[in-house]
Amino acid sequence: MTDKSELPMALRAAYLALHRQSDAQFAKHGVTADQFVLLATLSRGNVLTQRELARRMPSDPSTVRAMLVLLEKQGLILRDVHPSDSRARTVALTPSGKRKFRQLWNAGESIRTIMFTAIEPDDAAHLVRLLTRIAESLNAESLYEFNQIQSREA
Amino acid sequence: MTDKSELPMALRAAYLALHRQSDAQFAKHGVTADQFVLLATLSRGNVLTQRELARRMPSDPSTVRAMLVLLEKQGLILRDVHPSDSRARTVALTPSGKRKFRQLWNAGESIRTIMFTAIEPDDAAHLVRLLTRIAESLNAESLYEFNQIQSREA
DNA sequence: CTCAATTCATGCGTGTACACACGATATCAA
DNA sequence: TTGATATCGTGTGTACACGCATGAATTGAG
Repeated sequence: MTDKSELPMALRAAYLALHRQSDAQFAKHGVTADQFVLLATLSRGNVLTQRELARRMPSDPSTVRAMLVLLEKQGLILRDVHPSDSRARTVALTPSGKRKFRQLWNAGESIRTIMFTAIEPDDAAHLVRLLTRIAESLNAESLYEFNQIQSREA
Repeated sequence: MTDKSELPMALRAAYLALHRQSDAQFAKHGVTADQFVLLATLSRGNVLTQRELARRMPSDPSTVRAMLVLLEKQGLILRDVHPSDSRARTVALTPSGKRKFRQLWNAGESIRTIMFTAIEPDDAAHLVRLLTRIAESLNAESLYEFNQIQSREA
């Protein structure tokens, strides 16, 4: 039987390793690992509100805003007023941002390859499924009700 | 065939979800998710140098130092001079730190349970193995040589 | 139409992640 | 023993993660 805290720790270790390597790899191109995630999300979404962009990353809206300010300075993204909702702002890649993203995608290939070759081919899809399920369960509801149930049982 | 970027993204999403929920859960006890990791590592190691503590977490030594300063203010850990190496400092839990860690361990039970019930029992050990293998591969060597090989093949 | 509730972006504060440079000590070689 | 090299902790700087508060705009109920 494995220690019950191994899974959280292994998840943490794997993510931090990925993040470190990604940062090192993308630094040559002047962006960070998380900026790559943002650009990739934008690349799929075309034009999004800041809120929707944050939801898809997923990251906190205030975090995303700070990143957008930096990326806007580098000319990689552009923010505009929303056509129908004047509270919101739309975000999109500039042509320069699209070019940059293509470069970054290639630069990240080695990392994706390392991850895939570290496991059996069949395990990749399985792993994604498990991780997704865990993320959904953790996000599902706040732990409030869960704690209630546990304390009732105790 | 699944998109090759799904695995990194799923890993990121799962970790961030875990981190968010842990922070929320531990905040009631006045500590953060990462401080919990540090305390847990210390709890297993008894007395460690800052360097060794960082290696085991795993985290950057300068990050660990900042965390230790905060934890020392709260009286949860104590730093001393190393008996034989005057460059190093030893770190250990105070009695108060040990008590706090036991509380935190219980507070974190609901999160560990959520993660485990989200997947099949057999999958847990498998998942840990895959994550560990990925982390090791990413940490193994810098991507330098890997990039050389790839560019030679291109 | 009006007013309350919700949603959007912004801004601030704290903690973590890492790189990098620095000084002090340790270690090993000549 | 002296001198080059490596290691430990410290301190600084940038970026991310998030919570929370604020103000403006939208939405929905009456």
